[in-house]
This record gives sequence, C-alpha cells and structure tokens, in this order.
Amino acid sequence: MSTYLKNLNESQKAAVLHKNGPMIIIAGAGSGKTRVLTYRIAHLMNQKIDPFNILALTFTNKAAREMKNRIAEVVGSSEAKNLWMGTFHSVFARILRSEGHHLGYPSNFTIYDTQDAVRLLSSIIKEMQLDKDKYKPKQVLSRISSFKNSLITVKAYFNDPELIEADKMAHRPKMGEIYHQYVERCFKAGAMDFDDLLLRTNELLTRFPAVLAKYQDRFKYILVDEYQDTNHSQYLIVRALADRFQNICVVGDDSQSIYAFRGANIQNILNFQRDYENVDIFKLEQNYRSTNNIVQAANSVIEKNKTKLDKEVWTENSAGPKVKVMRTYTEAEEGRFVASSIFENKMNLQLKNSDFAILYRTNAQSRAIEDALRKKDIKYKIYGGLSFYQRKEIKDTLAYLRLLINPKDEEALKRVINYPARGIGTTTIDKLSVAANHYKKSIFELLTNLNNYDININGGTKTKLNNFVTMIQHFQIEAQSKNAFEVADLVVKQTRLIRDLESDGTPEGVSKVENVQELLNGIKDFIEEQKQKEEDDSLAFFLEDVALATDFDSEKKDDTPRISLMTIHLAKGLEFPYVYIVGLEENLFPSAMSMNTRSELEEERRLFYVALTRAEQQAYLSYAQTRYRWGKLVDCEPSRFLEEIDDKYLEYLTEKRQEPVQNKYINEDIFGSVPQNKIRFKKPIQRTPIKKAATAKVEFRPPKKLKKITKTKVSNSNLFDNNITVGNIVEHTKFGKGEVLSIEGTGANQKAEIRFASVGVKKLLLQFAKLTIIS
DNA sequence: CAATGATAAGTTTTT
DNA sequence: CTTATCATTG
Repeated sequence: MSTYLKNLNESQKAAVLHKNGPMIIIAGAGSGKTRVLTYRIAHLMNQKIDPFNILALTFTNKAAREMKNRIAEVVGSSEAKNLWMGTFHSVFARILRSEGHHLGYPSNFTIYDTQDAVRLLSSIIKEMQLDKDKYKPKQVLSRISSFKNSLITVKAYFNDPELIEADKMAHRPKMGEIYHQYVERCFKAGAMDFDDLLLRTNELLTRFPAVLAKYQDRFKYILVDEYQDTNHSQYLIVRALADRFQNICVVGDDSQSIYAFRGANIQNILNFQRDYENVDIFKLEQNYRSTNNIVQAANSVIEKNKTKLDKEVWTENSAGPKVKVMRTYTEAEEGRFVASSIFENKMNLQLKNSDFAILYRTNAQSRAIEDALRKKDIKYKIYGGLSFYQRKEIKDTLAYLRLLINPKDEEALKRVINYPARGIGTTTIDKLSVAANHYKKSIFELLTNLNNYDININGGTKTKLNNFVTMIQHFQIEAQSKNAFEVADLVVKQTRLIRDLESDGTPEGVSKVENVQELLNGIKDFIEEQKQKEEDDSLAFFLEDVALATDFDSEKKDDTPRISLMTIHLAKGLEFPYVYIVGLEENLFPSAMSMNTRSELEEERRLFYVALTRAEQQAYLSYAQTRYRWGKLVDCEPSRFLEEIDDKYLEYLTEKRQEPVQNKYINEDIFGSVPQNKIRFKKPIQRTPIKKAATAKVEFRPPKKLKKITKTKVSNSNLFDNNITVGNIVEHTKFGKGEVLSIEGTGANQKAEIRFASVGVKKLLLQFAKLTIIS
C-alpha cells in the first residue's frame, strides 16, 4: 500500500480510494479535506489515470497552486504539471480562448473587471439619458450578474413577464434595455466580464455538441472543491462535463457556504444526491485543526441554522483554553486590546507573528486595528481591500497593455486616451463614442481612419488623436518582437506615464511611481516563472492572470513574519493558531444588510462559524460599545452570535453585562447645562424581525436603510463635572476598585487622583478613564 | 480643456 | 471620515 494512505483515517481513506461514479465528500471544518483531495488526485494518477484527463476546480488560484505542489511531491512535478487545475474562472477562460471563436469572440478577448463593468454601465445609463439615481450602476451590475448566473440571457429576460414586472415595480423599467446594451457593448469590445466566463462556457457547451463531447471526453475525472459555493452557472457546467463518465467528486461543507451574495447556491450541495444517480457519500467529521472548546463552541452556534446537512464535527484534541470574549468602549480600545493581547501572547508563549490572524466582517474595520498594531510595532499584512491591481496607476498602465493586445477594448481606451493628459477631453470622447455606436465600429477603428467618418472634430484635436493611434500602433509592432516586460517598460516611458507621476512630487506620487515599478518587476518575475514551467509567458496571458488574480496571488517575497489581517470571507480555507475576531456587534456582524431574511441571517451565522473554525489553539472575540461610522460615533450592541455560543465554552474577560457608561451618555440641553437626572441609558436596539426567506428568483431587495442609532456626542464642554467627587469608591476596568482622593482641573482636563487596591495611587484624566461609581 | 474646490454619497462580503 | 462626482473658473 502506498505510503500516503497511512496518513489518513478510515473515512478519509475510503474517499481517496473510491474510484468511479459520482461521490460527495461532506467535509467538516478542519477535517483534512484538502489532504483528501490531494491524495485522491495523486492516487488516481498512481492508478495510471492520465493527468490530462483530470479536472480539479478550486475556489482560489492559491488553493490550486498549493494543491498542485503537494501532488507534485507525491507523483513528481512533470506529471502534476499536466493536471487541469484552477478556479472555474481561470480554467474556462483558457478554454474560451481556444473555443471562443465559435461564439464570435476573439482569442485575445479582454476580461472586464468589476470597475470596467461599472464604468461601461455608467456610460450606457448616461447615453440612454436615464436617471442615475434610479439606475445606480453598481446595483444594475449586480442585477445583471444575477441574471447571468442564473443563465437568464437578454432574450430569456424579455420572454419572462415576471422579471420585467419585477423591474417595473422596482422603478427600473429600462433594465432589460440596459442589459441588452451592456451585453452588446461588451461583445463589440471583445470583452467578457467575470460572469460571462461561466455563462459563455455554458453557451459553448450547449450550442456546440462537438465541443461538449471533446471536453467531456477529456475530463474523465472531475473534482470540485468548495462545492457549497458554486452558483447555478457553475453547477450546469459541471453537470454537462460530467455527464459522460459520471466520475464527479464534489467536496464541500454546507456550513461554510458564505457566497450567496454573489450567486452561490447552497442547494447545489444539498441536492447533489438527487442530481446524480448512485451517489456515494463520504463524511469527514473528525476535526484535526482545533481544540475541543473551539470545535464545540462553533458547533453550538451552527446548530441554530435550520438549513443544513446532517453531520457532527468532533475532535480528539484537548479541550484547550476557553474562547475569550472582550468588551471595549471604543473601536480604538478594541484595537489596543488585540494588539497588546498579541504582544503578550507572543512574549509568554514564544510565538511568531505568523501564528496570528485578525478577522473582521468589513474591510473598513482594519483601520483601527492597524493603528494599534503600528503603535506596538507589530508587523502585519492586510489581505484584500484595495488590491494592488486595483490602484489607479496600475490600472492605467495595464489599460495601455490591454489596448495594444485588444484595440477594441473600449474601457481600456477611455482610460488612457487622455492619460497622461494630451488634450483629448470628454467632449471629444463622447463624440467618438456616439459615432462608434452609430457605425458599429470600435473607437480605435474609427481613429485609425478618422477622415472616413463624419465626426465633428476640429483639426487640432484630430492631430492629437492621430498621434495617440500612431503611438499605440508603434507599441503593437514592438510587442511582436519584445517580451512582456520590455513592452511594458517601453509603454510607461513613451507614454510619459511614469514621468507624469514623478513630476507630482507628493508622497502619494512617489508611492505611485514605486507601484508602477513594482508592476514591471512583477511582469519580469512572471516571465521567468512561466519560462521555468514551460508555460505561456506572453503579455496576453499575463493580463489574464492579473484579471483573475486575487490578493493572495500577488504575495510579495517578504521574510518578515507578519500577522494577517483580512475579512472572514478571505480567511476561508486558512487556519491560524491564534485568531481574533473583532467587531462582534449587531448591524456589523451580523451585517445590517443581512438581517432581513432568515436565509441571509443564516449565511451570516455560517460566516461566524467559518471565522471561529479558523482557530487552532485559541480564539478571541471582541466587540466595542461605540464605533465610528461615517465619521459619526454610534452606539453598538453586542452581536447575537455571542449569546448563541454555549456559555460553557466562553470566558468573559470583561463583565458580561455592560454597565451604563458614566459621563458619555448625558443629554446635553441647548444651554449646555447638564441636569443630573438626564443620564440616558442605552436603549436596546430593536432587532429587525426575521421575515420568511424570499422565494423570488432574482429580485432587487427593497432599499434598506441603516437604522438610525441613538447617537450621543462626547463633547469637551463641562460634561465631565458633577459626577465623580472626592471620597467616591470607583471601579476601573483594568485597575479594579479605588478611592477618589482629589480632583483637579475642569472640563476635559479634569483629573482625579485615585488610590487603587491593586496598583496604588494613580492620576487619571476623567475624560479617558473608564470609571464606574460604586458609592 | 484642465485644474480647483465644493458637495454628495457611501461600507457588507469577491471571482 | 473618505472617495467620487459635479460646478466653476482660468
């Protein structure tokens, strides 16, 4: 028996050895799912299955890369290289490059990212003279996206009275027309958006039986990781491809389905046994990752969900410390708590930065944490957020490269035609855009022969336009003999893009120059890596890589160990010894946007489950009582998820019940005086009642407004007088009980001298000291 | 057409 | 508080 099988438990081994026919592996968090997938593929190859015949679809490129490397360790890299492995988007983008011509797409089609798509929609909405407040480009895009994910083409849309009616009711009667325009314009530009990569693949496989047969035949074994997060479009692709051999293996955990917002359909995993015949079911329920306290705490939360498959995650690991819960007054204090806790743990337990992760619900939360970490000089890395490739200077540089690969790429052209400024303004661009639509040609095509078309542009502008075209064409010619790095280098120099940034002089300008420089280095690295792997190192391929890259893919080689900061969504699939989950507050986590239906709330709960199960040794949960939102201080209630965890797995670092905060919630009347009897206690925020899950297909949600939260202002007036007096016994969150010896100063500067039992006499600024009067 | 300042709008989560 | 878009001026 092969050595790798010895590392598996019985159910893992069974899943690895199972050979033909449909199978589902329901893999609880931390149950060694990746290991099973890896060994299963390696095992297939050891059984003389040609890697060319194996298709493995993963959730991220990083997961694919890592799995490939691990397989290579078992079967050798020359074999592993031939596996078809990657995300749905990257694998089918590649197939569409060679098969797209059936659908009328060039092989060099551009992949529009979200920003490109939003910009295109903005211009369509503007051209149609629609009210952009009713037709918000981002909302329109998400609606179009859900159409595409459900395979509702423009034609299908207009054949469905219900959809048309729904948009009418939502005051967006022109939705269908916008959708139509959008699809046409993308097609004309030789561009596909993210959803097109899946939708067009479906179209390809449906309309061209020969193509379908070819890939059915090629992919004799298909494996899909994170199946719970596939959408309808992906589901259909898998079904079509697996139809011939039925050797389909899906792996997933319904409890970790967290991407419904982008069309993922949890029913795909729940219904797998109905979709295929004679399905063999494997359950991986033993958790190897976390302590028993973490496993049980997580179980106690996910139990509250109604929609789920039957499984019980358990572990033989030791109980470990309880999950610690911390309450703080402000988000800044929350940040300080996390930073000092990490600092202490590092010191006491001899841990590395890489042993820690801080997870949050929204990217915006990272700021307060960062500030605290910087003050403690703890090195960190933020994943996600504004990624490198989304920065303006990078997108501009890439737009030039995109344009010379695919001159029809209108969004790229609009980005760079006047950047750096060369005297071609919006008026000209609008005229060109209108003419391009009229002549059914791309703007670039018009530009190559301006005099053939009737466009009202004056001579001077025409010269400028011609110069631009000549420059791009020059790049195109150079690109035939130069490699991707040399071309990019030429572009940033000749377009004066880099010089424009350099002349800026501000610190931001300097960092932009560095970023562009880094992009060039990235291209260089890319070429070398691809050469080594004997794979495509063309500029076109680099652009595709970039379009589908996630933040994890652009990881810099950096020796300093750093703690990781990321959203919970990004943390899926990762694990860390110490995990801090911050911002456990109602309206933040669960998000205010997700409390309208049971299904949305259940997804938030699964998200919390994912967060908690990232931890191996110890999990910390924290929440703040006040937090800045849009620059305004708002009060927060602790998250319902905290109550949902069985108390016996928790340890509260602060008292569970929050005491009314002295000094902060005092009504300020118009005269600025502060009546003693007007101390306002926090009202519990009323929770949005849970409505029944919507059954509608793809509907716009009614606009939801963030509930107004009772807001009190902390001012620096005389608010701080009157409360604490000499002789009071007070309690401090850190120092415990103490007696007030004296008070000096007024207003914000008021200080009190207090003798604490624990630390002796301290002088504290009342404004900042967290004191509760006891007597 | 470009640069500057004013105002509005926005924070879920991402391939 | 930050970013994107708009309006005004040179």
